Order: sequence, then C-alpha cells, then structure tokens
Amino acid sequence: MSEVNLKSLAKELGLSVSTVSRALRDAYDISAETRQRVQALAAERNYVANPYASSLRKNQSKTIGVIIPNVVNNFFSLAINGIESVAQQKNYHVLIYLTHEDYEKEKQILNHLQSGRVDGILLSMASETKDQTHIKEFQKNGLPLVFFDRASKEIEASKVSTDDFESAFEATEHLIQNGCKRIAHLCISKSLSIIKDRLRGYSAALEKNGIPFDDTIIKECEDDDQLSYQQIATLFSDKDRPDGIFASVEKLAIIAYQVCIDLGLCIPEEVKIISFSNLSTASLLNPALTTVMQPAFEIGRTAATLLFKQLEKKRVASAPETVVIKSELIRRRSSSAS
Amino acid sequence: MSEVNLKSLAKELGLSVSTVSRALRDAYDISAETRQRVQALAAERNYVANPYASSLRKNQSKTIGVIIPNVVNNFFSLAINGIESVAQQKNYHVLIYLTHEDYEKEKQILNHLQSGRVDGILLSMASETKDQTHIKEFQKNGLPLVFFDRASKEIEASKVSTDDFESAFEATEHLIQNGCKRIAHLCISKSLSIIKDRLRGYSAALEKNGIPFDDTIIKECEDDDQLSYQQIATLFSDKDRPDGIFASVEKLAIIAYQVCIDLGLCIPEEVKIISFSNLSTASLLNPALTTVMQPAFEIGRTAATLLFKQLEKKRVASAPETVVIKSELIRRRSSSAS
DNA sequence: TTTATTTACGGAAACGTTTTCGAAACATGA
DNA sequence: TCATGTTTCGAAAACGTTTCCGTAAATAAA
Repeated sequence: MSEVNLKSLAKELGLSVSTVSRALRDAYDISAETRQRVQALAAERNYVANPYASSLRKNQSKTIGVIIPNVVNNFFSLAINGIESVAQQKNYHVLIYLTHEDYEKEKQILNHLQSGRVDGILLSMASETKDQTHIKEFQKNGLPLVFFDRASKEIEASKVSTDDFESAFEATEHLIQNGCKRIAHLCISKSLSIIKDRLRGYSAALEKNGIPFDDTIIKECEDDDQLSYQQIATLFSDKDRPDGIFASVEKLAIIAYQVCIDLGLCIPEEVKIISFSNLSTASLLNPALTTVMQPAFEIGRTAATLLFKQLEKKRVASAPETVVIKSELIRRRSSSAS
Repeated sequence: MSEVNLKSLAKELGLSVSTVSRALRDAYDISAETRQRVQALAAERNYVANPYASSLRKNQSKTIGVIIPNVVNNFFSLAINGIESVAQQKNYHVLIYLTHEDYEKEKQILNHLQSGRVDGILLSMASETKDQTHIKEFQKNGLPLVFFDRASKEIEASKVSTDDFESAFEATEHLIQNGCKRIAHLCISKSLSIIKDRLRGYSAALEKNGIPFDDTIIKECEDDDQLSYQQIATLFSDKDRPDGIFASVEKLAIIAYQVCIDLGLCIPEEVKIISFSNLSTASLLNPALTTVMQPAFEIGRTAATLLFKQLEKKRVASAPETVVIKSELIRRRSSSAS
C-alpha cells in the first residue's frame, strides 16, 4: 500500500538501495553523515520496511502463533496478556487462532502454519484432540513449539503448566476436611493430560482419606453448556446426591451454581463447591467461590519466554524445558464447613 | 523453514515453476491431467505456499489487525470471537494488538501497521487517546479501518457499536423508577465517544425525571483498580451518599461491589447498582447484577463483516456505514426496589 | 499443403528487502 | 612512485511467488 520504500528513499537521497538499507540497520559500513541523512528522511516519510519482503529475504517472520481453544475464558485471556507482554517487548507480532476445542480445526491450523508464516508456536491443545500426529508432523519442520497448560505427555517439547496434581489433591482434601463424604468431579475431555493429572490428584486425596472412588460421579462434559447443565442436573437429582463438587474448569463450576439455584440446593450447606478458576468475580458470587487460582498471566509469560529462548538460540536445538508454576487455593464460602 | 516449494515440486514433476503455480490455482490454462498430478503431489508433500512470497507479490496479506485495549474483558474477548469467526471463514489471519489503554502504544501500533502487514484494521480506541491524528494518518494510506465499540466521532469510517445513549437512558430510568434519587455515574475516560453518549443518556434520564445533575458524583476512573477503588470508596463515604450506581463499564461495577462489601453497604437496599457488562456470572453475584448486556459477539462479527466488505470491493472506496446493535437491559436483584 | 487458431506449457520479470561481493576514492607507509 | 590498507558506497543476486508474454505443438480452417 505504502508508496514509500527503499527505492523511493534512495532516489530522493541520490543513493543506492543497498546503502539506504544498511544505513537503516547495520550502519557500520556507512558514514555517520549519510546514516543520519537517511534516517532523517525515513523518519520524515514514516518509512516502515515491508514486512513481507523482509520476511521472505530473512526467512523469519517476527511473528508467533498462539493456538488456543477459546478466548472467552479468563485463563486464556490472562495467558494471552502474558504472551503479548513478552512479544511486544521483543517486537514480535502475535497471531491468534481459536480451535473451539475442535480437533480438525487444530490440525488444519497447525498444517497451515508450516508455511513459515510464524517463527514459532504456543499451543494449548483442544479438548477433542486425541491423536497427536499432526503436532509431531509440525515439529518435523523444525519450528519451535511450546505447550502451555494443555500439553501433550508424549511429545517432546517445552511445557509450562501449573501443579495440577498437587492442586487438585489439595482442593479435594480441603473439601474432605470440611466434611464432604461424596465428591463429584466435573471435567472436560479426559484425554487432556492436565485433566488426567487433576483427576489423579482428586483420586489420591480420596484414597488417602479412605473415601471410595466412584466412577459414576466423574462427569466428563463436552463443550456444550446445555448438555453440561443436563449432566450436572441429573447428577444432583440422584438419590445418592454428592455433597461436594470439584470442578476441573471454571465454566463447569458456573453451570453447577446455576443448577444449584434451579434445584434449590444450598451452597455450601448441602453442596460444597471448589473449582479451578481465574474468575475476577469469584469473591462476589453467592456464595463466594473457593478457587484454585492458576497463575495464568505468568504461565503465558513464561511460555512466551521459553519460546523466545528457542528462537534466539540459532542452530542449537536446546533441550526442552518443563516449567511448573504453582496454583493457589483460595478458600471462600462455597466450600466452608457448615 | 519448509523445504517443499514450487521449485522442488516442479523439479520432481518435470514441469516449470509457473506451470505448477497455475495448476494450483487458476488452472484454466492447464490440462486436467497435469493439474491433477500437481495437486496430488502438493497434497502428498503437504505443500503450503510461502505466505510472505505470496503477499509480497500480490500485495495483500490475507491478514487483518485487531487493536483493542485489553483482552481480559468479557466484551472484548467475545468481540474477538465474533471477529475470528468471520476471519476464519474467509481464510484470513488475525493479528491481535493490545494497547492497554495507552495512547502511545496505539499510535505506535498503528504506525507500524502502515507497512502492509495487514490488509485492514479493526480498532477499538484506547481510553487515553485524545488526539486522533495518528488514525487519520493511517487512513491516508488507503487501508480500510473499521471502528467497533470505541469509535471516533470525528473520523470518517465504518463503525459498529451499541445504542449507548438509549441503553444508558433506559438503565438510569430503571434505577429512578426503583426509587433512586441520587445516582452516581462511574466511567472511564470521557474523551471516548461511547462514554460521552452513555453520560448523555444518563443525564437525559435524570432531566426527564426532574433529578438535578450533580457533577461531583460523576467519577472518571483511570485504568488502575487501586485508584478506582479509592475513588468509589470516598464517593460512598460522603455524607450525601448516592443511593444508586450506574457503571459505564463492567470492571467498575465489580469494584463497586467490593467497596460495598468492605463498607458494609447492602445492595440493593442501600445502594442499587446497574452496569454495562457481559459477565457470564452476573446472575450468580451476590446480589445478582442488573446489566446492560451488549451484543459483543455480534458487534465483533459485524465489524469484521464490514471490513471484509471493504476488502472485497476493489477500487471503489465504499461509503462508510454505521451499524448500531441494540443492547439488552437485564433486570436482576442489584437494582430491585426495596 | 499452407495458414490460422487453440491448447499447454516455459521463460522471465516483478514484488521490496537483505546481503555478498567488489570497486572506487582516498589515505598510509615504504 | 608503488604497494597496501581503509572507508564508503553500488551492483546484483537471492528469497518464493504470481503473472505477463511468448512459443511449440496440435488441431482446425483454408
């Protein structure tokens, strides 16, 4: 679009294109005087190098891709903030892709991104993703990829997540200590390793406290609020109704609240609820929601930092790192002892 | 990165680069047999055209830029969803830039984007932006720009927003009808036209109902939660304490809730609150928050659609359109009559 | 047969950078 | 004077596409 480019600048200055180009960057080869003349005119004309020409020539795009299931989710929007803060500082651009938890979409996006459009990728997997060959295929291209939150166990790559097992353990035990005897577990796809870890933490806490594990009160919900509502409602309508809810993701806790209201169940007297969540309104809910608050911003920031570490190291394929950032259990009324 | 390109395909097929290129798109010039051979190999090799070479040559990037103040905000994340849904359908890519309400950052981003990195821009202005010459400068390049939500009155461009005046009027009158005599108005920068409109709607409702307008209970808050908290707290500590709060943005309503809790003020008995908001937990708050719910997804979707309309119309600079999508007042307990 | 016309493809320029290479111009040392 | 070194710049290739143009071969028209 812009009509100001190296050629027009060079012409106006009576210099060659290559001189102008170098005057704008290396500049060790160029006399101080020329350099200043060039930079002055470039500033005046508001010259910005055509990124596509640069990228084509230099074979790097100064762009990273972020692939996430959703952006209407406090965890992911906070993580994006963290990612963006690093990218902006490094003068990189951020392409956002939403999978909406759809495996096919994730595959398609990943495949498209092999073209060199991005220099690296931050990925948080879709819940529907089971087969992971598309990710391995992507890695074969040599493009760095860093997982955050929803990582793959079987793929070798840097990963940033929270202490899912320990947090889930602590949260579950918290419910038990406050009197829960029968704790339901609400989660999304069990094929996600973080969900597995949380489930393991939950089970371990049950076992430690001598509470039998009951598969029938583990509810794996899809990405459909209506359906999830139904699943949770039937859970509560059972004669052997649970007296505690451990929600693996924020949205399910919100739906559980709604179900409780509609069924006239009192929180925390009849049901105690705890959830992984980054809700800013958790303390204002009725009752205030006890949460396992993940360091979302930090996770995003760290993942981006790891990615840039790989981008900056040239040929040396650095060994994958795994960073775990602890979550914090914030006790509120929804889980308090009666 | 990828080692498969037109040249390698051409070599393997015993064809020329140009033939392969055309076989993959126009293909009217190419025999059916060759076309199939080419496409088969391309599919097998997982060929994706280098976007930078394409963009450089075709002078279009298949990318749009979205500039917003923040992503940790239900309105904007829903809007992004709307934008992304259109972009994905059109096979476009979405670059996200966050201004964090900072004028300088907005200016810098806009300036950088003149380079042709994007084919068009969706902009929701930073609250600190007063001077708008950087936007006008940008437009001079001929790149299409569509405002959504936070638009500029003085700039000619397509705009998508909600009925800010009417919604604010209705909301304020709702408070009055439920008994409020002294309604404070919490807003962010008054230089934003949507904020002005909401303020006008508020004033008009007061006037219609014979309530004097009082400048001292209009609080213009910065993007700093601590500070906002202080401002709202002092507002409530006044002897002539307001009995109603109209929050122009979600975050201020949340802070107001917090202040009420800390000061021991009962909502809605002592203070009624209403807010522009897209909180999914509004109905679960204590008490449930009455909201003016903006059609955030729709606004994003429409803005993107308008942008693509301009992108698809070639040379004809289509006249700017202004689309207004109505918000919905959802009455809940925070504003109910005592 | 010769001359058009069509079909199917290749050559090469162009997009705007970056970067390698080389070469003037000038100074330095002998 | 000549050889050598330094400084400062320009020419040109390259990145991978797309597209304009040309042309050989095949077919149709004369």
